Amino acid sequence: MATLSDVAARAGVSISAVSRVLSNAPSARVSVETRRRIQEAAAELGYRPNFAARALKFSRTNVVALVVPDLTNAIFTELMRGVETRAHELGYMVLLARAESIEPGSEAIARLIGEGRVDGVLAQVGDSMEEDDVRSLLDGGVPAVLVNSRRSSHLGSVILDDAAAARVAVEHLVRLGHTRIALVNGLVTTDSANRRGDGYRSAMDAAGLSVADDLVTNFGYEPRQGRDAMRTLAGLAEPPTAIVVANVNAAIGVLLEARILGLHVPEELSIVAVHDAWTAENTWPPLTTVRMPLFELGRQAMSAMVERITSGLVTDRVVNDPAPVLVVRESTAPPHPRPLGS
Amino acid sequence: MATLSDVAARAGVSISAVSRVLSNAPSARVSVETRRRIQEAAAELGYRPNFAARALKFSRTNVVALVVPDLTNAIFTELMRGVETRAHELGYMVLLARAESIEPGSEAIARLIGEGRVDGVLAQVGDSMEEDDVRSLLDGGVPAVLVNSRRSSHLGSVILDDAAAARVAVEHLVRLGHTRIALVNGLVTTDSANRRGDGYRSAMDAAGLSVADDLVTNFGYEPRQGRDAMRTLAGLAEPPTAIVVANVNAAIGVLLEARILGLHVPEELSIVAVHDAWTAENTWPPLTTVRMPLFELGRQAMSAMVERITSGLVTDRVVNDPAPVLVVRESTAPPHPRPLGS
DNA sequence: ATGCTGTGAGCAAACGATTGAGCACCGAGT
DNA sequence: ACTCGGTGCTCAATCGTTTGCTCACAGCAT
Repeated sequence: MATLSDVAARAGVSISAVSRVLSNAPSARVSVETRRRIQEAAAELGYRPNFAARALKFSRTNVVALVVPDLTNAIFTELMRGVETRAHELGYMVLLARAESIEPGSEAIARLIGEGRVDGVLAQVGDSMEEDDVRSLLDGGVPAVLVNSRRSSHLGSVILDDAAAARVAVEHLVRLGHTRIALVNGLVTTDSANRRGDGYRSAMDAAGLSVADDLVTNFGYEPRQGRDAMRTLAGLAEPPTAIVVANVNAAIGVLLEARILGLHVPEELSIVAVHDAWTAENTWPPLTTVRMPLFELGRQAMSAMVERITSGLVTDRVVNDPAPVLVVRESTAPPHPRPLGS
Repeated sequence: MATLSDVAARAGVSISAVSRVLSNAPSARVSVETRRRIQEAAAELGYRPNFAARALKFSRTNVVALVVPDLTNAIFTELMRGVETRAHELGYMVLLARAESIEPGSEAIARLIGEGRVDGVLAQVGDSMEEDDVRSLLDGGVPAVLVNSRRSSHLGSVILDDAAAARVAVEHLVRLGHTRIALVNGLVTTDSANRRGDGYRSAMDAAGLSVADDLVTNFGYEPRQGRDAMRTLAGLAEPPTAIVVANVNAAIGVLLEARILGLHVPEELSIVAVHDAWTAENTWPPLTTVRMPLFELGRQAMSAMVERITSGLVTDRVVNDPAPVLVVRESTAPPHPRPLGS
């Protein structure tokens, strides 16, 4: 790897001249001829500025960490694409960190943040992360922006309009004629679950429908937890005819368990999932979903991060521009005349 | 962030003394008392060596890039877990790079490698990556190890026993009594597809079964391509009664298309997928698969990488230890007496 | 006293890039 | 002739660590 001094030697000038020319420094008073020689030499040698040297000089790496609970989650693809797109535009790189690999005693967090490897942390903290680890992420000395997971104690977040998404889902089911509509939600401790719960309740209210407590479950966002929720709901004295599932992965579990229980979707049970992902069109039946602007969420999160790094501005934003939109597939239908389970 | 000189000032000694003590240098001739003072000061200040400074000094970052075609692929989770586990043991960090984000004109590759951000590249190159970009990855000046995707031109790879996996799948179907067994494979240009094809053919031979050319498709590993394959196979004059799908994602597409065509799985059509993943148990019916040692693949790949970085040893390995094992779920059964489609 | 050895520690150069300050030269103005 | 203001470039310090070398001093033998 060629260094500045290699280029300087080849062009017959000093290191500083090369540095100024190659970085387009406004203070560079260099003749056209010299400039040409330098650029030629740099090109011939394939010069690239050394990352470590710059990082040392500026105390900035132009790298931000993106912490997500679990990479397999199809939902994160869009989020990551958004983050990376914006990062690229702004000259940043993204260091992807799985929350799982961070957990044990936050030693990994210390390495990430304490050694100055990243300029900031974008964190999508899920159910599974230890509170202590979350705190050391947020208080670790570098700017942290929470992605769709606020906490009261921490400023700097970018979230989706989850309430609106839940509302869209409920309204769709109401239009189809459902009245007993359940919500399969995430843990009550998570912010996003609360917001989706609020949206669900407000839409039910608006439709003049009552919400029995047992129509809302809070097992979590994973397939297995979706199955648990489905089993619980099917066991009710008056089971629902339709379900809003707060997450597409949980919905896959709901679908599987419904099938095992012999419930036909959508004839006997309608299902709408919040978030769209490739898995949603490969289930049977293909899932009706509410698509959320995850790409835009990622973009905005990255923008907020860089704004914070460069100007110190801390903001809380709600991404609402491509509004939540219903994607009708085949998991929803008007309610069956005969109550479920009879 | 505290620096060496902060610690030195607090302990009342020179920077070099601190450096030697904190890095346990054998050449450190320092009294017990001074040593204690230094360690105390370091602890009080929460000293962590600066990443950039070390990287500059050693020309080593202790970071390796892991390039995968697509992060959502459930298969990569295990691979990544293996890579990360071993990396952690060896004091390395993993920089995850999606192949998609690398593609455009290899500018991203140049940034990754050319600027000295990583000491090596672990690459799982899929179908979708441009040949030029692959080359600049491999010839970029840092050690590269290919993960389950060899090329003749490049030394240094770690692969799975894909032939054995295909064999296990075929043998299962043969035991059930199937004779018309198809293979839904990846692109013929990929190494892994060839190895799976070989395993399939050798197992068919061993069972005394002939392989009609049209029983093997080569559309690719994604769900959509699995659907294409299923449609093609169903359209044959003599359709298969069982299918080995070379990848679990493609199998999801196969399953979906079979359902759309009205083919009952497993009554009319048996399906076995190579690779196990969480998605496999959430399909309907749950997929019978051949589980491969992906975690171990990741571990070994990382080991090979570090060996290469530190001792320059270039190896080609086959990971075979947890041998491919059949996971029987509900997508396979004995052949239906009535030929499919009649 | 002088020389020698061992111990405990500091000095200073290097890694590669950036940048304020300084130096040499040239034509022009007085 | 002498200064002045540009122009074109170089010097050298700096970021935080590492590490070969040097240095001061004590204890001991001559």
